[in-house]
Amino acid sequence: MEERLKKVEELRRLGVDPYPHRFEVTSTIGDVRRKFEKDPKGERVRVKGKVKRVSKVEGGYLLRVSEEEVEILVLTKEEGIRQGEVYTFEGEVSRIEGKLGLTSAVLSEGETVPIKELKSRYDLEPEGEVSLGGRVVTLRPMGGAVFAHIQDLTGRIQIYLRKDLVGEKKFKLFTEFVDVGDIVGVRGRLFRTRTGELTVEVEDFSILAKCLHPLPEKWHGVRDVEVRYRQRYLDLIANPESRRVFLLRSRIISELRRFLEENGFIEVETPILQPVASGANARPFVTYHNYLEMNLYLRIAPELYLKRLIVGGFPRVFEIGKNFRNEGVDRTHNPEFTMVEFYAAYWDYKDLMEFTERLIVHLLRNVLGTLKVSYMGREIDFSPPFRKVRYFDLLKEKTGKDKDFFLRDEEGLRSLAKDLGIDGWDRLTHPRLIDKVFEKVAQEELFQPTFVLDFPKVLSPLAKTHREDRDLVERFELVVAGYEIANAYTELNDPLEQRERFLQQLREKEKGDEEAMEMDEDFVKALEYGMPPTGGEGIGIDRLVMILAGTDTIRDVILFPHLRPKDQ
RNA sequence: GGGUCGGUAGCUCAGCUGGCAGAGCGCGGGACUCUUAAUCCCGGGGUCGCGGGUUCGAAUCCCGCCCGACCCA
Repeated sequence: MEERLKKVEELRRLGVDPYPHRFEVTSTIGDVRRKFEKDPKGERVRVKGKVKRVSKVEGGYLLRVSEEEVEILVLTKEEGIRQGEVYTFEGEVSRIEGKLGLTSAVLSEGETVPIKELKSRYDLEPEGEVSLGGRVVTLRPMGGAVFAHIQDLTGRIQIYLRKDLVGEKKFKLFTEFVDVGDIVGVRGRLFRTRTGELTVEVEDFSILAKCLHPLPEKWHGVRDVEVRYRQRYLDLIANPESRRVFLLRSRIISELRRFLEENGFIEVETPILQPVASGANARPFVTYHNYLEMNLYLRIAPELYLKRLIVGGFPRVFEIGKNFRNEGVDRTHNPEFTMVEFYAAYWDYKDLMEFTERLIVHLLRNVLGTLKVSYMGREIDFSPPFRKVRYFDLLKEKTGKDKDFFLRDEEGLRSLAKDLGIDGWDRLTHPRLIDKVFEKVAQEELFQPTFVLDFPKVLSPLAKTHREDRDLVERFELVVAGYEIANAYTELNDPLEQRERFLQQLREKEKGDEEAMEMDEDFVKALEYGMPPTGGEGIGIDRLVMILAGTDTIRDVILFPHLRPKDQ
């Protein structure tokens, strides 16, 4: 830090601004690479070469293999490969962090393709001048020349500075003042080095921002999860996996938005500060409005506002945004989380099931390009139709008890909950008990995408009574890998019944259910003006991203998750 | 809330039954105009999470607290 501050002062003395205002870039690094690097399509080939470096990586070894000075990367599980020896490998042509390589390679024998020829198939001969900005991530000074890599969000590219090309003065500026971590802009001609790497031969460069701290170690990145969450920027700089996850998240949300818009949904924004926190079973955060001299709540759900818009004549609406729930923080819960909620007039929950399948397929196809994803060592197959199972059929299968038992034998249920080891079996209200038992015995075991449908009415104060069974409502949850991904129902649009259901919730609250819903008179009034039959659904974005990104920690998919503040 | 594990150099980590605080990378100085985990020579670098205790002596043992991870409720 001190050394770097001294450099900043010295630069200023030399009349060089270490933090200039602007730099003209012609493209991103990723664009340049895509232009001259074709994507392999799963071809298997055999190559022979001298192993120049063996690096241990997750799941095997990464080798640098060279033949006539041209290099290729080889990812293999073979043990005992020694540096400096010649081997023949067979593997699938792929890109490893942008560079051409063979993956799942095995030792092999037989006819080989010269590495030079293989690379010429995929790595095109570059041409032209570029101007690029990026952060210096590696630095290899060699006397009269310097090799370095600069990185932006889209990738990494090598730059090459020669004293005789940039001139003595500029060269000195680079070698004496540029550190790993600095943001620089470079302009120059593209070429390939002897080993075949796409490189910018720098004709001119500028320091765009001095970095005052050393960067995390280049080989291991940032491992400490606390640093990764508290200083996410370091995580993003140092860990490509982290960049991948948040790019994936962004693409999921943008595809989601596109799909909804293509299907006639209008994006709206409803209040986050609400005088009544209702629409879900959760405890809210409370805040205070000075001018109005009243408490307001951070929304726990946008539902009741979105349905007011259906009343107002918007036939299809959606909102992507944060909800806030005042509950514990753990691997699957963050106090603020992102949901999409959408409502369609004249639909019921069956329409929603079909629509949900189409939506999920759209996301998977456009974001991952496949309907099968690997999660926690198992495969999830999103090919529709998803399995459908009725709520009480599932409970009966798991416990042997039927609907009447769960709905009418409170004491029997209580003792079942006790046997299952459910915390609070003696305190929970009857509806909560049903909910907990269901989560424990049924939900956790559903790994493949499954619609659980026809929920008990006592758990669903906003859903319309089932057309065939007065004990149930027309509601489903989509469960994947044990997580509730989506929750949807045919909306209750009878204002008298809605008021009665809210009153029932208030009675539950009196019995000690802190998460029971609040009465929202204003919403009931809206229903009194007439809401068409409507289907509505909420999808938890964070959990969906977790599954598609292959992580089981919500903090890995939220850029700035909440942690306890550290002292100091 | 309970249990287990962890917090040591900028980063990744080692440090046994208590005995001078260590390595790799990074950093500073030097050599090197196709290197890529560059290489070679030399050199600095620490509130061992915080507070207390035991001891001649504590990163190490004990107690409390803070932060985190995992498991359980």
